[in-house]
Amino acid sequence: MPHNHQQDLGRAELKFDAFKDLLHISKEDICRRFFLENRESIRIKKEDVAVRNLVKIFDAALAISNKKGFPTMSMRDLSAGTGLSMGALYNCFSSKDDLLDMIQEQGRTVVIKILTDCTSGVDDPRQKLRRTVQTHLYLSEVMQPWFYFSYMETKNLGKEEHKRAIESELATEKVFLDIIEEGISSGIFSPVDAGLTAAAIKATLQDWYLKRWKYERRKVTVEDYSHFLVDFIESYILTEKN
Amino acid sequence: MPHNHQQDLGRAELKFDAFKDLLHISKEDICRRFFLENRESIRIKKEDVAVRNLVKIFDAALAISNKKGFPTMSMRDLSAGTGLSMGALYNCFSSKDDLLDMIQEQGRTVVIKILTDCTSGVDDPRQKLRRTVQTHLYLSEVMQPWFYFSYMETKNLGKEEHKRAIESELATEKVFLDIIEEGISSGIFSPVDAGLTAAAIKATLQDWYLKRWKYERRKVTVEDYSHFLVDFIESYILTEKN
DNA sequence: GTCTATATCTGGATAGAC
DNA sequence: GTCTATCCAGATATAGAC
Repeated sequence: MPHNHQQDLGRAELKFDAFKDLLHISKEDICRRFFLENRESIRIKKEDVAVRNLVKIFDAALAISNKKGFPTMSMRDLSAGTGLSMGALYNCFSSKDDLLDMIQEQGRTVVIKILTDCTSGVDDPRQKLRRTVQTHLYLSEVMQPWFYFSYMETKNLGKEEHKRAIESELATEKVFLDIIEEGISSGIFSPVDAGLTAAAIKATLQDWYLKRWKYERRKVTVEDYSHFLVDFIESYILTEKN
Repeated sequence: MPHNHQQDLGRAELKFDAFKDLLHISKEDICRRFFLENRESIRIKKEDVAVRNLVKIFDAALAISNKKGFPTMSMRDLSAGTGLSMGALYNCFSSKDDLLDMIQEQGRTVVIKILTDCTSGVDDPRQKLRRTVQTHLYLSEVMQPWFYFSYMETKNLGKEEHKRAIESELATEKVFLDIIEEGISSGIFSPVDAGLTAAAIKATLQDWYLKRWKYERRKVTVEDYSHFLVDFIESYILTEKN
Protein backbone atom coordinates (compact mmCIF):
# COMPACT_ATOMS: atom_id res chain seq x y z
CA MET A 1 0.00 0.00 0.00
CA PRO A 2 1.54 3.28 -1.05
CA HIS A 3 2.37 5.66 1.74
CA ASN A 4 1.58 9.35 1.56
CA HIS A 5 4.88 11.02 2.26
CA GLN A 6 3.69 14.50 1.60
CA GLN A 7 1.36 14.53 4.56
CA ASP A 8 4.09 13.29 6.86
CA LEU A 9 6.37 16.02 5.62
CA GLY A 10 3.71 18.57 6.29
CA ARG A 11 3.42 17.55 9.90
CA ALA A 12 7.09 16.80 10.45
CA GLU A 13 9.18 19.09 12.64
CA LEU A 14 11.54 19.83 9.79
CA LYS A 15 14.66 18.37 11.27
CA PHE A 16 16.77 17.60 8.26
CA ASP A 17 17.58 14.02 9.18
CA ALA A 18 13.96 13.02 9.52
CA PHE A 19 13.13 14.78 6.30
CA LYS A 20 15.95 13.02 4.53
CA ASP A 21 15.04 9.51 5.65
CA LEU A 22 11.45 9.97 4.70
CA LEU A 23 12.25 11.03 1.17
CA HIS A 24 15.16 8.77 0.50
CA ILE A 25 13.24 5.52 0.62
CA SER A 26 10.69 6.93 -1.74
CA LYS A 27 13.03 7.25 -4.69
CA GLU A 28 11.77 3.94 -6.05
CA ASP A 29 8.22 4.97 -5.33
CA ILE A 30 8.71 8.05 -7.44
CA CYS A 31 9.93 5.95 -10.34
CA ARG A 32 7.11 3.49 -9.84
CA ARG A 33 4.51 6.19 -9.97
CA PHE A 34 6.26 7.65 -12.96
CA PHE A 35 6.18 4.29 -14.71
CA LEU A 36 2.50 3.77 -14.03
CA GLU A 37 1.63 7.18 -15.39
CA ASN A 38 3.79 6.87 -18.51
CA ARG A 39 3.26 3.27 -19.55
CA GLU A 40 2.61 4.13 -23.16
CA SER A 41 6.07 5.56 -23.82
CA ILE A 42 7.96 2.73 -22.11
CA ARG A 43 8.31 -0.54 -23.93
CA ILE A 44 9.01 -2.62 -20.85
CA LYS A 45 5.88 -4.18 -19.43
CA LYS A 46 6.99 -5.76 -16.14
CA GLU A 47 6.74 -3.17 -13.41
CA ASP A 48 9.66 -4.35 -11.31
CA VAL A 49 12.05 -4.44 -14.21
CA ALA A 50 11.01 -1.04 -15.44
CA VAL A 51 11.34 0.57 -12.03
CA ARG A 52 14.71 -0.99 -11.37
CA ASN A 53 16.02 0.29 -14.69
CA LEU A 54 14.46 3.70 -14.38
CA VAL A 55 16.09 4.29 -11.01
CA LYS A 56 19.48 3.34 -12.45
CA ILE A 57 18.94 5.48 -15.52
CA PHE A 58 17.83 8.61 -13.69
CA ASP A 59 20.66 8.33 -11.18
CA ALA A 60 23.34 7.81 -13.78
CA ALA A 61 21.98 10.37 -16.21
CA LEU A 62 21.92 13.05 -13.52
CA ALA A 63 25.37 12.17 -12.25
CA ILE A 64 26.99 12.18 -15.66
CA SER A 65 25.11 15.19 -16.99
CA ASN A 66 25.91 17.28 -13.97
CA LYS A 67 29.58 16.66 -14.58
CA LYS A 68 29.76 17.03 -18.36
CA GLY A 69 26.40 18.46 -19.36
CA PHE A 70 23.55 16.52 -20.89
CA PRO A 71 24.40 17.15 -24.55
CA THR A 72 27.95 15.95 -23.96
CA MET A 73 26.81 12.76 -22.27
CA SER A 74 26.75 10.05 -24.91
CA MET A 75 24.44 7.07 -24.76
CA ARG A 76 27.54 4.97 -24.38
CA ASP A 77 28.40 6.92 -21.26
CA LEU A 78 24.95 6.24 -19.94
CA SER A 79 25.22 2.60 -20.87
CA ALA A 80 28.45 2.32 -18.92
CA GLY A 81 27.04 4.30 -16.00
CA THR A 82 23.92 2.17 -15.64
CA GLY A 83 25.42 -1.17 -16.54
CA LEU A 84 22.66 -1.53 -19.11
CA SER A 85 23.23 -2.06 -22.80
CA MET A 86 22.10 0.38 -25.45
CA GLY A 87 19.23 -1.88 -26.34
CA ALA A 88 18.03 -2.04 -22.76
CA LEU A 89 18.20 1.72 -22.47
CA TYR A 90 16.13 2.28 -25.55
CA ASN A 91 13.46 0.04 -24.09
CA CYS A 92 12.90 2.64 -21.40
CA PHE A 93 12.73 5.73 -23.59
CA SER A 94 12.41 6.44 -27.25
CA SER A 95 15.15 9.01 -27.72
CA LYS A 96 17.72 11.02 -25.83
CA ASP A 97 15.45 14.03 -25.90
CA ASP A 98 12.66 11.92 -24.51
CA LEU A 99 14.90 10.98 -21.61
CA LEU A 100 15.54 14.65 -20.96
CA ASP A 101 11.83 15.34 -20.75
CA MET A 102 11.27 12.35 -18.50
CA ILE A 103 13.84 13.59 -16.02
CA GLN A 104 12.28 17.03 -15.92
CA GLU A 105 8.76 15.71 -15.50
CA GLN A 106 9.75 13.27 -12.82
CA GLY A 107 11.24 15.89 -10.51
CA ARG A 108 8.80 18.70 -11.14
CA THR A 109 5.78 16.81 -9.88
CA VAL A 110 7.50 16.01 -6.59
CA VAL A 111 8.75 19.51 -5.95
CA ILE A 112 5.63 21.56 -6.34
CA LYS A 113 3.57 19.11 -4.32
CA ILE A 114 5.89 19.10 -1.33
CA LEU A 115 6.42 22.83 -1.44
CA THR A 116 2.75 23.67 -1.32
CA ASP A 117 1.87 20.95 1.20
CA CYS A 118 4.51 21.97 3.70
CA THR A 119 2.57 24.93 5.02
CA SER A 120 -0.77 23.21 5.39
CA GLY A 121 -2.11 24.09 8.80
CA VAL A 122 0.25 27.03 9.26
CA ASP A 123 -1.36 30.45 9.40
CA ASP A 124 1.22 32.95 10.55
CA PRO A 125 2.98 34.37 7.46
CA ARG A 126 6.24 34.51 9.32
CA GLN A 127 6.01 30.82 10.22
CA LYS A 128 4.93 30.02 6.70
CA LEU A 129 7.90 31.80 5.23
CA ARG A 130 10.32 30.09 7.55
CA ARG A 131 8.89 26.71 6.88
CA THR A 132 8.84 27.15 3.13
CA VAL A 133 12.43 28.34 3.02
CA GLN A 134 13.47 25.43 5.16
CA THR A 135 11.50 22.90 3.16
CA HIS A 136 12.89 24.19 -0.10
CA LEU A 137 16.42 23.92 1.20
CA TYR A 138 15.92 20.43 2.59
CA LEU A 139 14.26 19.28 -0.56
CA SER A 140 16.97 20.68 -2.77
CA GLU A 141 19.50 19.03 -0.51
CA VAL A 142 17.92 15.62 -0.93
CA MET A 143 17.26 16.07 -4.63
CA GLN A 144 20.31 18.18 -5.36
CA PRO A 145 21.24 16.39 -8.59
CA TRP A 146 17.82 16.96 -10.02
CA PHE A 147 17.67 20.62 -9.02
CA TYR A 148 21.06 21.28 -10.47
CA PHE A 149 20.23 19.41 -13.64
CA SER A 150 16.94 21.14 -14.06
CA TYR A 151 18.54 24.54 -13.75
CA MET A 152 21.46 23.91 -16.06
CA GLU A 153 19.75 22.00 -18.83
CA THR A 154 16.71 24.18 -19.33
CA LYS A 155 18.08 25.60 -22.55
CA ASN A 156 18.38 22.15 -24.07
CA LEU A 157 14.70 21.44 -23.75
CA GLY A 158 12.26 21.52 -26.63
CA LYS A 159 9.92 24.47 -26.93
CA GLU A 160 7.08 22.83 -25.07
CA GLU A 161 9.12 21.56 -22.15
CA HIS A 162 11.04 24.80 -21.98
CA LYS A 163 7.82 26.63 -21.37
CA ARG A 164 6.89 24.23 -18.63
CA ALA A 165 10.22 24.70 -16.94
CA ILE A 166 9.74 28.44 -16.84
CA GLU A 167 6.24 28.09 -15.50
CA SER A 168 7.56 25.82 -12.80
CA GLU A 169 10.23 28.33 -11.86
CA LEU A 170 7.66 31.07 -11.58
CA ALA A 171 5.29 28.82 -9.67
CA THR A 172 7.73 28.23 -6.84
CA GLU A 173 8.58 31.90 -6.81
CA LYS A 174 4.90 32.65 -6.52
CA VAL A 175 4.68 30.55 -3.38
CA PHE A 176 7.00 33.06 -1.74
CA LEU A 177 5.31 36.00 -3.37
CA ASP A 178 1.95 35.00 -1.93
CA ILE A 179 3.30 34.55 1.56
CA ILE A 180 5.02 37.92 1.48
CA GLU A 181 1.98 39.72 0.17
CA GLU A 182 -0.16 38.07 2.79
CA GLY A 183 2.29 39.17 5.46
CA ILE A 184 2.31 42.72 4.19
CA SER A 185 -1.43 43.10 3.98
CA SER A 186 -1.85 41.72 7.47
CA GLY A 187 0.67 44.26 8.72
CA ILE A 188 3.18 41.70 9.96
CA PHE A 189 5.71 42.46 7.24
CA SER A 190 6.89 45.85 6.10
CA PRO A 191 5.61 47.12 2.77
CA VAL A 192 8.54 45.85 0.71
CA ASP A 193 8.54 45.11 -3.01
CA ALA A 194 7.14 41.60 -2.80
CA GLY A 195 8.19 40.62 -6.31
CA LEU A 196 11.82 41.57 -5.92
CA THR A 197 11.96 40.09 -2.46
CA ALA A 198 10.58 36.78 -3.65
CA ALA A 199 13.11 36.78 -6.47
CA ALA A 200 15.95 37.45 -4.08
CA ILE A 201 14.85 34.63 -1.82
CA LYS A 202 14.71 32.30 -4.76
CA ALA A 203 18.18 33.34 -5.87
CA THR A 204 19.70 32.55 -2.49
CA LEU A 205 17.87 29.23 -2.33
CA GLN A 206 19.22 28.34 -5.74
CA ASP A 207 22.75 29.15 -4.72
CA TRP A 208 22.54 26.36 -2.19
CA TYR A 209 22.15 23.63 -4.78
CA LEU A 210 24.05 25.27 -7.60
CA LYS A 211 27.24 26.09 -5.69
CA ARG A 212 27.26 23.17 -3.38
CA TRP A 213 31.00 22.66 -3.59
CA LYS A 214 31.45 26.07 -2.05
CA TYR A 215 29.36 25.38 0.99
CA GLU A 216 30.71 21.88 1.38
CA ARG A 217 34.24 23.17 1.35
CA ARG A 218 33.36 25.66 4.05
CA LYS A 219 31.56 23.02 6.06
CA VAL A 220 28.27 24.86 6.10
CA THR A 221 25.36 22.52 6.81
CA VAL A 222 21.85 22.89 5.45
CA GLU A 223 20.68 23.87 8.87
CA ASP A 224 23.35 26.56 9.14
CA TYR A 225 22.38 27.97 5.82
CA SER A 226 18.71 27.75 6.62
CA HIS A 227 19.10 29.72 9.83
CA PHE A 228 21.23 32.29 8.12
CA LEU A 229 18.79 32.76 5.29
CA VAL A 230 15.79 33.15 7.55
CA ASP A 231 17.67 35.82 9.51
CA PHE A 232 18.76 37.54 6.36
CA ILE A 233 15.29 37.66 4.90
CA GLU A 234 13.52 38.56 8.10
CA SER A 235 15.88 41.45 8.78
CA TYR A 236 14.57 42.99 5.62
CA ILE A 237 10.87 42.29 5.80
CA LEU A 238 10.53 42.92 9.52
CA THR A 239 12.44 46.22 9.51
CA GLU A 240 10.23 49.27 9.35
CA LYS A 241 10.56 51.14 6.09
CA ASN A 242 10.39 54.90 5.78
CA MET B 1 45.93 56.89 -28.01
CA PRO B 2 44.28 54.34 -25.76
CA HIS B 3 42.03 55.76 -23.10
CA ASN B 4 42.05 54.44 -19.56
CA HIS B 5 38.44 53.53 -18.93
CA GLN B 6 38.98 52.01 -15.55
CA GLN B 7 40.05 55.27 -13.99
CA ASP B 8 37.08 57.07 -15.41
CA LEU B 9 34.80 54.44 -14.03
CA GLY B 10 36.40 54.80 -10.64
CA ARG B 11 35.62 58.48 -10.47
CA ALA B 12 32.26 58.34 -12.27
CA GLU B 13 29.04 58.93 -10.38
CA LEU B 14 27.77 55.53 -11.30
CA LYS B 15 24.80 56.55 -13.35
CA PHE B 16 24.14 53.59 -15.55
CA ASP B 17 23.97 55.46 -18.82
CA ALA B 18 27.37 57.00 -18.40
CA PHE B 19 28.80 53.68 -17.37
CA LYS B 20 27.27 52.01 -20.38
CA ASP B 21 28.52 54.48 -22.96
CA LEU B 22 32.00 54.37 -21.58
CA LEU B 23 32.23 50.62 -21.78
CA HIS B 24 30.34 50.05 -24.97
CA ILE B 25 32.79 51.75 -27.26
CA SER B 26 35.62 49.79 -25.77
CA LYS B 27 34.45 46.40 -27.03
CA GLU B 28 36.88 46.63 -29.91
CA ASP B 29 39.59 47.83 -27.60
CA ILE B 30 39.14 44.75 -25.50
CA CYS B 31 39.55 42.54 -28.52
CA ARG B 32 42.53 44.54 -29.68
CA ARG B 33 44.27 44.18 -26.39
CA PHE B 34 43.39 40.53 -26.38
CA PHE B 35 44.91 40.13 -29.82
CA LEU B 36 48.13 41.87 -28.87
CA GLU B 37 48.56 39.69 -25.81
CA ASN B 38 47.77 36.44 -27.60
CA ARG B 39 49.50 36.87 -30.94
CA GLU B 40 51.16 33.47 -30.83
CA SER B 41 47.91 31.50 -30.85
CA ILE B 42 46.29 33.50 -33.64
CA ARG B 43 47.40 32.88 -37.18
CA ILE B 44 46.20 36.19 -38.55
CA LYS B 45 48.90 38.84 -38.55
CA LYS B 46 47.14 42.04 -39.56
CA GLU B 47 45.76 43.69 -36.45
CA ASP B 48 42.68 45.24 -38.02
CA VAL B 49 41.57 42.02 -39.64
CA ALA B 50 42.11 40.03 -36.50
CA VAL B 51 40.20 42.48 -34.32
CA ARG B 52 37.31 42.71 -36.73
CA ASN B 53 37.01 38.94 -36.84
CA LEU B 54 37.44 38.47 -33.13
CA VAL B 55 34.64 40.88 -32.35
CA LYS B 56 32.35 39.02 -34.72
CA ILE B 57 33.38 35.66 -33.34
CA PHE B 58 32.96 36.55 -29.69
CA ASP B 59 29.60 38.17 -30.30
CA ALA B 60 28.21 35.31 -32.33
CA ALA B 61 29.67 32.60 -30.12
CA LEU B 62 28.11 34.13 -27.04
CA ALA B 63 24.76 34.69 -28.70
CA ILE B 64 24.50 31.17 -30.08
CA SER B 65 25.92 29.45 -27.02
CA ASN B 66 23.63 31.26 -24.67
CA LYS B 67 20.69 29.99 -26.65
CA LYS B 68 21.75 26.40 -27.30
CA GLY B 69 24.77 25.86 -25.10
CA PHE B 70 28.37 25.86 -26.23
CA PRO B 71 28.70 22.11 -26.85
CA THR B 72 25.59 22.16 -29.00
CA MET B 73 26.83 25.06 -31.08
CA SER B 74 28.49 23.59 -34.15
CA MET B 75 31.28 25.32 -35.98
CA ARG B 76 28.92 25.53 -38.90
CA ASP B 77 26.51 27.48 -36.71
CA LEU B 78 29.31 29.81 -35.79
CA SER B 79 30.31 30.13 -39.41
CA ALA B 80 26.78 31.15 -40.31
CA GLY B 81 26.52 33.49 -37.32
CA THR B 82 29.74 35.35 -38.09
CA GLY B 83 29.53 35.27 -41.85
CA LEU B 84 33.01 33.78 -41.86
CA SER B 85 33.93 30.46 -43.41
CA MET B 86 35.28 27.54 -41.44
CA GLY B 87 38.75 28.24 -42.70
CA ALA B 88 38.61 31.85 -41.61
CA LEU B 89 37.42 30.81 -38.19
CA TYR B 90 40.25 28.39 -37.68
CA ASN B 91 42.69 31.15 -38.44
CA CYS B 92 41.58 32.86 -35.24
CA PHE B 93 41.76 29.87 -32.92
CA SER B 94 43.18 26.40 -33.06
CA SER B 95 40.22 24.41 -31.79
CA LYS B 96 36.75 24.76 -30.40
CA ASP B 97 38.06 24.27 -26.90
CA ASP B 98 40.61 26.96 -27.54
CA LEU B 99 37.81 29.33 -28.45
CA LEU B 100 36.09 28.50 -25.19
CA ASP B 101 39.20 29.39 -23.23
CA MET B 102 39.66 32.60 -25.19
CA ILE B 103 36.16 33.76 -24.33
CA GLN B 104 36.69 33.07 -20.66
CA GLU B 105 40.05 34.80 -20.56
CA GLN B 106 38.81 37.81 -22.46
CA GLY B 107 36.04 38.62 -20.00
CA ARG B 108 37.78 37.69 -16.79
CA THR B 109 40.53 40.24 -17.14
CA VAL B 110 38.04 43.05 -17.63
CA VAL B 111 35.84 42.10 -14.72
CA ILE B 112 38.29 41.80 -11.89
CA LYS B 113 40.06 45.00 -12.88
CA ILE B 114 36.93 47.10 -12.92
CA LEU B 115 35.58 45.55 -9.76
CA THR B 116 38.64 46.31 -7.70
CA ASP B 117 39.23 49.74 -9.22
CA CYS B 118 35.73 50.99 -8.56
CA THR B 119 36.30 51.61 -4.87
CA SER B 120 39.62 53.38 -5.17
CA GLY B 121 39.45 56.49 -3.03
CA VAL B 122 36.44 55.26 -1.07
CA ASP B 123 37.02 54.57 2.60
CA ASP B 124 33.67 54.11 4.28
CA PRO B 125 32.77 50.39 4.16
CA ARG B 126 29.14 51.21 3.62
CA GLN B 127 29.96 53.36 0.61
CA LYS B 128 32.35 50.74 -0.63
CA LEU B 129 29.73 48.05 -0.43
CA ARG B 130 27.15 50.16 -2.22
CA ARG B 131 29.50 51.09 -4.96
CA THR B 132 30.73 47.57 -5.51
CA VAL B 133 27.23 46.16 -5.69
CA GLN B 134 26.27 48.85 -8.14
CA THR B 135 29.36 48.42 -10.27
CA HIS B 136 28.93 44.69 -10.42
CA LEU B 137 25.33 45.08 -11.54
CA TYR B 138 26.16 47.67 -14.17
CA LEU B 139 29.05 45.66 -15.45
CA SER B 140 27.00 42.48 -15.68
CA GLU B 141 24.34 44.47 -17.47
CA VAL B 142 26.75 45.68 -20.12
CA MET B 143 28.51 42.34 -20.44
CA GLN B 144 25.49 40.18 -19.78
CA PRO B 145 26.20 37.64 -22.51
CA TRP B 146 29.67 37.02 -21.20
CA PHE B 147 28.56 36.70 -17.58
CA TYR B 148 25.82 34.30 -18.51
CA PHE B 149 28.13 32.28 -20.70
CA SER B 150 30.83 32.14 -18.12
CA TYR B 151 28.42 30.85 -15.52
CA MET B 152 26.75 28.24 -17.64
CA GLU B 153 29.73 26.81 -19.46
CA THR B 154 32.12 26.37 -16.58
CA LYS B 155 31.66 22.63 -16.55
CA ASN B 156 32.76 22.38 -20.17
CA LEU B 157 36.15 23.84 -19.48
CA GLY B 158 39.33 21.83 -19.29
CA LYS B 159 40.85 21.14 -15.88
CA GLU B 160 43.15 24.10 -15.94
CA GLU B 161 40.59 26.65 -17.06
CA HIS B 162 38.00 25.18 -14.74
CA LYS B 163 40.27 25.91 -11.81
CA ARG B 164 40.74 29.45 -13.00
CA ALA B 165 37.01 29.97 -13.29
CA ILE B 166 36.49 28.87 -9.70
CA GLU B 167 39.29 31.09 -8.49
CA SER B 168 37.72 33.97 -10.33
CA GLU B 169 34.35 33.29 -8.73
CA LEU B 170 35.90 33.21 -5.29
CA ALA B 171 37.94 36.31 -6.03
CA THR B 172 34.92 38.47 -6.69
CA GLU B 173 33.22 36.99 -3.67
CA LYS B 174 36.27 37.90 -1.65
CA VAL B 175 35.90 41.51 -2.65
CA PHE B 176 32.62 41.54 -0.77
CA LEU B 177 33.98 39.45 2.05
CA ASP B 178 36.78 41.94 2.68
CA ILE B 179 34.47 44.91 2.70
CA ILE B 180 32.10 43.22 5.13
CA GLU B 181 34.87 42.16 7.47
CA GLU B 182 36.31 45.64 7.38
CA GLY B 183 32.90 47.04 8.24
CA ILE B 184 32.44 44.63 11.10
CA SER B 185 35.81 45.24 12.67
CA SER B 186 35.33 48.99 12.47
CA GLY B 187 31.99 48.60 14.23
CA ILE B 188 29.92 50.00 11.37
CA PHE B 189 28.37 46.64 10.46
CA SER B 190 26.84 44.13 12.83
CA PRO B 191 28.85 40.99 13.55
CA VAL B 192 27.20 38.85 10.87
CA ASP B 193 28.69 35.77 9.26
CA ALA B 194 30.74 37.55 6.61
CA GLY B 195 31.24 34.45 4.46
CA LEU B 196 27.59 33.57 4.16
CA THR B 197 26.64 37.19 3.67
CA ALA B 198 29.11 37.63 0.85
CA ALA B 199 27.80 34.44 -0.75
CA ALA B 200 24.23 35.66 -0.51
CA ILE B 201 25.16 38.97 -2.09
CA LYS B 202 26.87 37.17 -4.92
CA ALA B 203 23.86 34.95 -5.45
CA THR B 204 21.51 37.89 -5.81
CA LEU B 205 23.93 39.65 -8.15
CA GLN B 206 24.10 36.56 -10.30
CA ASP B 207 20.36 36.33 -10.52
CA TRP B 208 20.36 39.62 -12.32
CA TYR B 209 22.28 38.35 -15.31
CA LEU B 210 21.14 34.74 -15.20
CA LYS B 211 17.40 35.41 -15.09
CA ARG B 212 17.30 38.50 -17.14
CA TRP B 213 14.12 37.55 -18.95
CA LYS B 214 12.33 37.62 -15.63
CA TYR B 215 13.33 41.15 -14.74
CA GLU B 216 12.85 42.38 -18.26
CA ARG B 217 9.34 41.02 -18.32
CA ARG B 218 8.57 42.80 -15.07
CA LYS B 219 10.17 46.00 -16.32
CA VAL B 220 12.69 46.20 -13.52
CA THR B 221 15.66 48.40 -14.44
CA VAL B 222 19.21 47.92 -13.24
CA GLU B 223 18.85 50.93 -11.08
CA ASP B 224 15.66 49.58 -9.50
CA TYR B 225 17.35 46.33 -8.75
CA SER B 226 20.45 48.04 -7.47
CA HIS B 227 18.49 50.14 -5.00
CA PHE B 228 16.51 47.17 -3.85
CA LEU B 229 19.60 45.06 -3.32
CA VAL B 230 21.43 47.70 -1.35
CA ASP B 231 18.41 48.07 0.92
CA PHE B 232 18.07 44.35 1.28
CA ILE B 233 21.69 43.85 2.22
CA GLU B 234 21.96 46.85 4.47
CA SER B 235 18.88 45.86 6.43
CA TYR B 236 20.79 42.82 7.47
CA ILE B 237 24.25 44.12 8.17
CA LEU B 238 23.11 47.34 9.80
CA THR B 239 20.57 45.71 12.12
CA GLU B 240 21.89 45.04 15.60
CA LYS B 241 22.26 41.34 16.31
CA ASN B 242 21.66 39.77 19.68
C1' DG C 1 14.03 -8.03 -22.14
C1' DT C 2 18.69 -7.79 -23.10
C1' DC C 3 22.60 -8.15 -25.76
C1' DT C 4 26.00 -7.18 -29.87
C1' DA C 5 26.81 -5.42 -34.17
C1' DT C 6 25.99 -2.05 -37.40
C1' DA C 7 23.65 1.48 -40.42
C1' DT C 8 23.48 6.28 -40.70
C1' DC C 9 24.49 10.80 -39.69
C1' DT C 10 26.70 14.82 -37.68
C1' DG C 11 30.40 17.64 -36.30
C1' DG C 12 35.35 19.09 -35.74
C1' DA C 13 39.23 19.87 -38.25
C1' DT C 14 42.24 20.22 -42.52
C1' DA C 15 44.02 20.44 -47.37
C1' DG C 16 44.57 22.93 -51.23
C1' DA C 17 42.59 26.19 -54.70
C1' DC C 18 42.05 31.02 -55.12
C1' DG D 1 43.43 35.38 -45.51
C1' DT D 2 39.47 33.13 -47.14
C1' DC D 3 36.85 29.70 -49.39
C1' DT D 4 35.09 24.81 -50.62
C1' DA D 5 35.38 20.09 -50.37
C1' DT D 6 36.51 16.36 -47.73
C1' DC D 7 38.26 13.16 -44.07
C1' DC D 8 37.23 10.68 -40.06
C1' DA D 9 35.98 10.17 -35.20
C1' DG D 10 32.17 9.57 -32.53
C1' DA D 11 27.15 9.91 -31.80
C1' DT D 12 22.19 8.20 -32.09
C1' DA D 13 19.32 4.70 -33.04
C1' DT D 14 18.00 0.04 -34.74
C1' DA D 15 18.07 -4.89 -36.30
C1' DG D 16 18.22 -9.35 -35.13
C1' DA D 17 20.29 -13.12 -32.27
C1' DC D 18 19.65 -15.04 -27.81
